[in-house]
Amino acid sequence: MARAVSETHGEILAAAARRFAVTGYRGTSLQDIAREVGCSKATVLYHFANKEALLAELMAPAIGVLQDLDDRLGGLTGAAAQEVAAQGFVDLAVRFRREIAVLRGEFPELLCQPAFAHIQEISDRLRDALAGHSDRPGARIAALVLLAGISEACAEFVDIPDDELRPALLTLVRRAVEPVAVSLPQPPTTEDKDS
Amino acid sequence: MARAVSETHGEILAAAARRFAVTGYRGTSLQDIAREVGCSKATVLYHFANKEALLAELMAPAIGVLQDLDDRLGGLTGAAAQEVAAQGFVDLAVRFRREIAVLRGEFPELLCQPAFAHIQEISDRLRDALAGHSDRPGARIAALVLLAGISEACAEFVDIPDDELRPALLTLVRRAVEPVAVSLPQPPTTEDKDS
DNA sequence: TCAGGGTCTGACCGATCGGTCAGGCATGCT
DNA sequence: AGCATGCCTGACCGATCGGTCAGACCCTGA
Repeated sequence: MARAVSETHGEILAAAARRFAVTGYRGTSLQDIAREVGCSKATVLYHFANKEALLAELMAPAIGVLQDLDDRLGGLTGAAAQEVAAQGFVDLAVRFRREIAVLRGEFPELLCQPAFAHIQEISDRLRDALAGHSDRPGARIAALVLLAGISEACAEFVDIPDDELRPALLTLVRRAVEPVAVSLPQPPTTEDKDS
Repeated sequence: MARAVSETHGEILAAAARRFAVTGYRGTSLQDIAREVGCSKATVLYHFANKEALLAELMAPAIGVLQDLDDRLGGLTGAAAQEVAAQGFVDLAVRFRREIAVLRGEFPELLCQPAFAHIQEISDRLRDALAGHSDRPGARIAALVLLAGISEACAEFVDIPDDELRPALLTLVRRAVEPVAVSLPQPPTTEDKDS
C-alpha cells in the first residue's frame, strides 16, 4: 500500500463521516471505519490519536461556522436576533447535514468531550435568539422544536438539493416562530388565526 | 431479598426507563440497570428474556397509543387529517415523554427489531397526514420538522407540566403546518378521544 | 418434615470494544 | 552501502458487553 499520508488521512475522515452519520458515533467501531477504507484498525489509530480526535477533526468545520454565527448573534435582540438566528442556523444545518446527523441523538454524551465543550452554551444562546429573547414558554418551546426539527430534517432529507431545502426551511421557521412583542407591522399571513 | 415478583419486575422496568431516557438504549448496559435497582444483572435477565424484550415491554403502551392514532387517521384527508395528526401526536408525545426520549437518535437501529417493525410505516403515514397528504416538498419538510421537533422538545422539557406543554405545542403546529389547498370550513371537530 | 417451585446470585462464557506495541517495508538522504 | 524516517500491520491487552448456568435461599402446601 503506502499511499501518500494526506490521502489515507482524508479517506479515513471521509469513511468515518459516512459511517458516523448512519450508525452514530458509539455505534461505529474503528474496525468498521478501517474496513470501509480498506486498511487495518491500527492504521486508523496511526493517523488519529484516538476515536475522539477523529470525531473532533470531522466536526471542526461545522463548529467553526457555528461559532461565527454565535459571534454575529452577540448584540442582537428581538426580531433582528430571530431573523439572523433563523437564516444562520438553516444555512448551517443544510450545509453540514452529515455532521448534524452525527450529533443526532448522541448530544448529551458527546458534549462531555472537551472538543465540544462550548456547543451546549452556543446552542442555548441560539435557541434564546430564535425565541427573540422572550421568556414566554411558548416562544422557548417553539424555538427548541424548530432547531431540533431542522436538524433532524437535514439529516434525513439527504436526497433533496440544498437550493430546495434551504428556502423551504426558512419559510417554515419564519411562519412558525412566535413573533416578539415589539413587532413592526408585518403583512398578515393568510391563514393566521382562522382555523 | 426475595421481593414479590411483580415488584422487582416493575422496579427493573422503571429503572430501565430512566436510564434509557438519559443514556440511550445502546448506551445503557444491563449492569447499569441492575445497579440502579440494587440487584444483580442475572436478576434482570431472570425477569426479562433479554435486553430487547425489556425495551419492548417498556415501549408497549406508547406503541399501542401510536397504533390507535394510526387507525383513526385511516380515512381522513386534507385539513381533517392534519388536525387529527397534530392533536394525536402532540398528546402522545407529551404523555410518553420518556419513551420518546428512548427512541431519540436510535431510531434506525431500533427499528430493525421485530417489536418495532411497524413504527417506521406508521410514522411515515403520520408525517403524510400532518402534511395534509400533499406532495409539495414544503409541506412534507414542515411535517417532518414538526414531528421531530416535538419529540425532541418533549424529551428535553421534562420540567414543564403537561398542561402547559401540550397547548403550546398544539398552537405551534397549527401555526407552522402548511395549509392544504382544499380547506373546507371545518367546525371544531369534537374528537371522541377514547374509542 | 420434606419436597418443590419461585426468586435471586456469583462465576463464567465468547465476542467486541478502544488502544498499544514491536517490527516489516519501502523510500530517500548521506 | 548504511542509516533514518514515514507508513502500515498483526498480535496482543484489559475492559466491558449481553447472555448462560448451577446452585443457594426462601416460602408454601402436603
